[in-house]
Amino acid sequence: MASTQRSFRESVWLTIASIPSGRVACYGDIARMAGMPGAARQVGSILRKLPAGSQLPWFRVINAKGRISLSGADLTRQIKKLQAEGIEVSADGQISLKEYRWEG
DNA sequence: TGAATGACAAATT
DNA sequence: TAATTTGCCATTC
Repeated sequence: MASTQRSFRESVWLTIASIPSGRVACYGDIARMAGMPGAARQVGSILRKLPAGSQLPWFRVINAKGRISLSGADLTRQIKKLQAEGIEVSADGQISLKEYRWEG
């Protein structure tokens, strides 16, 4: 369907896939880059229902506070992935947006 | 088809 | 300053 165009969700995938390694972006920015400012929540929804086996770097997406919105095992998993790329992440999933935020 | 949901964000109290 | 409430809008049930 080509109405909301490539399903907004495809645009989100492409945008996230464009995030360079070692960088992060917040949901709001992803939504804006995907052409749908204000749809930050949808970015999260889309990632939540992300197809298994997807190679998408979902772990490079965090909230506007520079923090991981996930919790429990998923939180730990994401922290692990980010640290593997050289990003400093606190035990709570706090990241320095000033240093790692990708502005496109 | 319609109603509910949600990995957010910004404003207000 | 921190906590709470309201707004947003595509995706899912």
